[in-house]
Amino acid sequence: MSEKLVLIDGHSILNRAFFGIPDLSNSEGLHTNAVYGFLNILFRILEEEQPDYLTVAFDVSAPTFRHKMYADYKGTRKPMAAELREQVPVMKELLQAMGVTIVEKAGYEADDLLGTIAKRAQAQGMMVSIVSGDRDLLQLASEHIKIRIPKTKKTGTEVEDYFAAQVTEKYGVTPTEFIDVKALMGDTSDNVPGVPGIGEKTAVKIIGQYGSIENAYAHIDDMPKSKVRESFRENYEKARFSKKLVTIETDAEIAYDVEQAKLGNLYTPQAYELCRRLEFKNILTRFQGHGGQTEQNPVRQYFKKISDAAQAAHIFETLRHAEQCAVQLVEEKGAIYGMSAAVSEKEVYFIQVSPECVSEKELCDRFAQVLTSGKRVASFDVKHALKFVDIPAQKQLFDVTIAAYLLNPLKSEYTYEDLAKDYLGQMFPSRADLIGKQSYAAAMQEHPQAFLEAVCYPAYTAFCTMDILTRKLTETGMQALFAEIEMPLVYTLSDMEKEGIRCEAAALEEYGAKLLERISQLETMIYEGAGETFNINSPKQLGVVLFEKLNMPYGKKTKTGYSTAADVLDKLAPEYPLVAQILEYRQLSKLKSTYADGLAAVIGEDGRIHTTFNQTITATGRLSSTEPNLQNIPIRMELGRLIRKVFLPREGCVFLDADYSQIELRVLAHMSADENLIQAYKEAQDIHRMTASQVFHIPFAEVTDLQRRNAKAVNFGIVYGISSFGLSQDLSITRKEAQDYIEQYFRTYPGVKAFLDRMVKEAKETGQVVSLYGRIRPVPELKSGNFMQRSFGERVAMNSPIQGTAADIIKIAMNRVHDRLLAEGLKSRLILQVHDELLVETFQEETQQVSEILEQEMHHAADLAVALEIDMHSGTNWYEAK
DNA sequence: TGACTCACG
DNA sequence: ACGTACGTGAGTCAG
Repeated sequence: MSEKLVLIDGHSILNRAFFGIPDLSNSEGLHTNAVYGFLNILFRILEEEQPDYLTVAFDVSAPTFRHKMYADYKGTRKPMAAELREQVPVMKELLQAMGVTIVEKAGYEADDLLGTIAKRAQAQGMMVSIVSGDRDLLQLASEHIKIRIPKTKKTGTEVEDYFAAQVTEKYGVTPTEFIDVKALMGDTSDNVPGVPGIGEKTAVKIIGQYGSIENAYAHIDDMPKSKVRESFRENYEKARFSKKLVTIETDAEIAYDVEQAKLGNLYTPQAYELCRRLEFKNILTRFQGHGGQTEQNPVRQYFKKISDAAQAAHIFETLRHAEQCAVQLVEEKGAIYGMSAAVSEKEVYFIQVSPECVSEKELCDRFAQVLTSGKRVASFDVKHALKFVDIPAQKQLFDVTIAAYLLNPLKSEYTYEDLAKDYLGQMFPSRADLIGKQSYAAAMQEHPQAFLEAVCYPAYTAFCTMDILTRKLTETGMQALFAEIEMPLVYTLSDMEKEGIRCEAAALEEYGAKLLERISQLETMIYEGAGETFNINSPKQLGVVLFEKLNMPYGKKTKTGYSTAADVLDKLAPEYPLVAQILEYRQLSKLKSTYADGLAAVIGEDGRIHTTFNQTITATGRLSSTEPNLQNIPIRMELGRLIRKVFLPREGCVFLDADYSQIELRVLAHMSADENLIQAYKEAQDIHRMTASQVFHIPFAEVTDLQRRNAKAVNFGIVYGISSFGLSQDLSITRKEAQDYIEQYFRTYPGVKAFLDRMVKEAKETGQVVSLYGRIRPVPELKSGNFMQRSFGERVAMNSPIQGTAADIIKIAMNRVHDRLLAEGLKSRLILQVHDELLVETFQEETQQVSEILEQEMHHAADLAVALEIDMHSGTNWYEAK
């Protein structure tokens, strides 16, 4: 078998990776996405090809001969983005560290070097693969030279392969002819002029027939008379010149010995060190599998497993005396395996539940003792641990997850390895790195050392980050938010989750059966109307039926086909009964699958549903609710709303439901300090009507319903970060009309306009906006070069302080309501929060007292320029209470 | 797994 | 000219 050489077009692949991979940077602030992407492509190619030799070619920064020719001809290429430029030397350094041969030479482009080396290697009887993102290289394809073009797709990288035959197949010309085709077409991005009026089709046709530009010109009079022919005649020299630009040199004068490019072990200690600095964790794990340097993190030497009772007693004693510590309950799916504890940076223990050491019961008691000891104790996800111990709120507990969330609410997770990277500058192996997908139970048996690390890193990280996080919270002005709102909320939420909400399974089933009956009817009718059976739940199939088979006018298109979203179908429904049926079908199947079936599946043995409130998910400071989501139970449509009848208070109780009246608009009035808006709230019950009156200059009593509706939409729009397009969509009016509304609104409430402008300005200057209680929302989108991203950033800057402040306020109210119910010895309990609404399961005899608590605590949660008002209802189920 | 759709504030 | 309202979570389809 012949030997194989892989050649890589360095800049081209780096460039592809840079644009194909979202922005990454290490803790030094160095951008790393292009290098990371390059490595992934490199490893993939090496695995596929198993080559004997490897070489990477780069352009040198000085203008090359061919560069210069077109630089003179027509300006220069765009300069490389700084974020990419800084990665080029890093890439080269890394390749050198891996022992990969790099070629570059002044006066030549990488293309020329690749072409030259490829031809030489081919002459020596080798197989060559050239990896590049640049299609110009297709001219080099032959039977022994394969051009590989990686494409970064949503599902990973795919590589297109071209030997000479595939070039001919795809482009209809041979690789050599491909040069002439390119020359005729021209390429604006590369400043290749080409012949005006000739595009890809014409170029292929001409070269397919005549073989080359020169031969075609020789037979130009045989060509049919046309504009194209005359353009060709006039621009022949341009075409010849273009050909020179496009032609890759294959006899560059370079000293290259393929033997020096012999592929050795890439996984060198130097490369490992560099990858560690770049913080490429996935890449580092490759080093282990390849006999490379697998230097273990030195921290692990401080981890110790405790497996007998005497030792355990000693550790508990140490914990008792420690000034501060970090503990972590080691639990999975309800089974408790032990706890890890850090008492200093060099003492981290895992105390295992076992007959020889401690029982589950004793361990939980000890764990609770540490939490209630009064000393500073750090831990990840305290709320989760509270599921296993029953302790009152602890002021001094420090949840590092929540601290990290406040410092950067945009992250998707706050694992120990994330925190170690962000706040300690250390790269720790993740749980998956250590024990893969194994359960704790399995890992404990099969990989005890890896298991020990997996359970000790969290305690270690919590211990080491707590002071740093505390300092940062103080520096960013979020200490009070953390200590007085978020940490107390941990206990409030924990109690709410434990309490749950009663849900009647039988009633739910009945509701589902009723839906199913109608769904079946609709299904039959839809198949009949469509003239075929198909999957109505598939937007793709539905789109084909509606817009191709039945030729309905389609409104929007999505990336993958026709949009069948409700707003599109709504427009068609009056004319086509079939569409109306589909809309109803959609609505009902949503109710059935998500609510009827979905909720039934999560009713606990106690007949109650226990949601999880996530405190570290949203970018704005709101909560979210999962498994199930109890914050999106239907209410807007009557049929959906009926489902609330299956949520019942326990025996002897009623529901008391209180919600803030337009809290975000009131927050806006306060934060903007707009006198007219504040005045409007003081004077009128109905703020939307008042807005209409002021904005449209109409006496309050004469505002029509339509005007009120429009004003309401504008009020919403303002809170969302208004855009005329968005408003026009919402109201089905033109952009111009929407623009007029907005301008009139801003004339009426100039303080609001000034406030929104100020938020955007502040965000641009500081990179973030801040809520009334100091909650930070970074807005990195404002730095984007993309118009759409930037516009999004502006809307976020306008919305987040408002939504965030509203979130702060209701969190304050929740804590106070929760605490007062306990303090006053009541049995009633706060059980749900839905952003601006609180639901209390209220014992009948406590109704009066609880309603006063809700009223007072929600009302006084914040002292704003505009009073916070609430609406409260009681009922024997959630339907009635809203 | 991502795209689409739709439920809520 | 670009193509959007802000913030979520869940079910379904299709590759």
